[in-house]
Amino acid sequence: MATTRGPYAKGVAKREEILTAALEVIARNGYRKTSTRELAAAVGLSEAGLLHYFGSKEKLFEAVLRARDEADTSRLSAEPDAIAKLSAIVRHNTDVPGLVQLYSTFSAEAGDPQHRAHEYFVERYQRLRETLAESVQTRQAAGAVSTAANPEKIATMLIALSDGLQVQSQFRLDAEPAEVLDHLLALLRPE
Amino acid sequence: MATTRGPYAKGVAKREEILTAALEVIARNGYRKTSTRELAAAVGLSEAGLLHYFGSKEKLFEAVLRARDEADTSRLSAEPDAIAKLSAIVRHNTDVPGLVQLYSTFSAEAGDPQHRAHEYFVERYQRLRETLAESVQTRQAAGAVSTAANPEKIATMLIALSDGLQVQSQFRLDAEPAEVLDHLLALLRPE
DNA sequence: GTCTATACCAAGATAGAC
DNA sequence: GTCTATCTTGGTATAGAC
Repeated sequence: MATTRGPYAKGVAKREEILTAALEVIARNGYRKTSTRELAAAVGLSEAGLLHYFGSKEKLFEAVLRARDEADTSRLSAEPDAIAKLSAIVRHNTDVPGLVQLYSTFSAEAGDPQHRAHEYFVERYQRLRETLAESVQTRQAAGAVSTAANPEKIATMLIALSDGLQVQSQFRLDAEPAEVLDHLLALLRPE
Repeated sequence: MATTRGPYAKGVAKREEILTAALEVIARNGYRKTSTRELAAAVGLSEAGLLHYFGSKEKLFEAVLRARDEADTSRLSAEPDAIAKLSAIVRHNTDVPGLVQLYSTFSAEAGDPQHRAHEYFVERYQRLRETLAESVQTRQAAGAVSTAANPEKIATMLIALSDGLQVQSQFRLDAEPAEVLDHLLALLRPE
């Protein structure tokens, strides 16, 4: 029975380096145009060396998305309101179109239950929906959102809207995604 | 200088056949899992033969999406209201997840201005935005939508919401996309 | 210092677009 | 058939637990 020893210090560092480099390269080149070859070259590894760490390109990209989630979370840890946090992330994403493209392409592909990252998105959406629904309720209690609104449906709506706006904004959209999001929030105020 | 003669009747028929077959195969297998090889086999052509008609895989998929747009339009030609039409399409799309996946994956990838289908989406979104904005104005005049709503922003919102909901609905979403869309429309009513 | 899982590479199998 | 991309196979070198 082979005992598992876990990654060496060197491996841990290399993983970090790969994720950081991948985030940059993808943010610049987008998803489809980023090959494992290019990624491997960017961190001074062979392709096989790169895949040793992540197993497959899809797993690597899933790890990149998780890393981005974590970066967003820690950057916005001071913001307790989930809706404000979502809005800030949407604003920030204007600067990293490649990552937005990775996210939207990957989420679309992962709709297939067979897809490696399917569960990642199931969990991510569920978690987001819960925290946003709470935020809606808090705002309702504070009188900032009409009580006619259904918190779960508004949460689902806010996520769909963010995702959809970010895709649409890549095609000569006049309005900024965050503006449209804010317009919805304004309209949800009790009259 | 060669005169352009255009496709022969046989070619036109074959094109139709390819699009119909591609629609079926994609609806079943999704986008990424559908290869030109498989598509060629499904219509009894070699790969080269298939590509003769559409030039590239991307062009073929763009043609599939245009064919779907046309099918939707003619199926719903009796419905004059763009918002009602959008809602009906969203409902209908529940039955064709593969196509929804093709659409969402393709639109995400086409965010890159270099992408072949970039212009297709630019035009599609623009057209949709215009007709939806008109529909919002009509509803405002009829008292069904609050005049506080900005027609262009609501139009953008409705599109983003439809797109985003359809992606999200592939991941164990409790609510139906059309329900959430209806909830928004209900909340947009003047109080 | 021994041992073996981890870190990595060269070459090639496989498959897809064209 | 050609080119390009992912991923496998089979290997060597090294980190680090004991």
